[in-house]
Amino acid sequence: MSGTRKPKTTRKKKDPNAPKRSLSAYMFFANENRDIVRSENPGITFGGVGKLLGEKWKALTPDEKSPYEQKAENDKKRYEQEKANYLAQQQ
DNA sequence: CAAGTGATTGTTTCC
DNA sequence: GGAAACAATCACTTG
Repeated sequence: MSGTRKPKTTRKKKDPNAPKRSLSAYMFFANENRDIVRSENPGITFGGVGKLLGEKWKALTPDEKSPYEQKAENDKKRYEQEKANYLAQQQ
């Protein structure tokens, strides 16, 4: 119970260049599951796919997430240079 | 120095 | 085009 939603509290407004952030492991996993889950569940709707996706995501194991987490790591670095370049020009 | 806090990321389906 | 479930994140903010 720390920061689940985003009701609002502190934190600056937004960066001038706003390098945004990186994707999450779920984003990479979802990229592969969207076509697979939906392919195995033809007819299922957002109510099922959306929830079903999350359940399966953890249904696997940290080992299955591994490939996705790996991509997340690479993407994180992507953001790292974004921020670096953003901070450089910002100065 | 430490903790947490928000902001964001992408998918799906739906009107 | 945006909304909500689903999850991770994790770099920045602040005291």
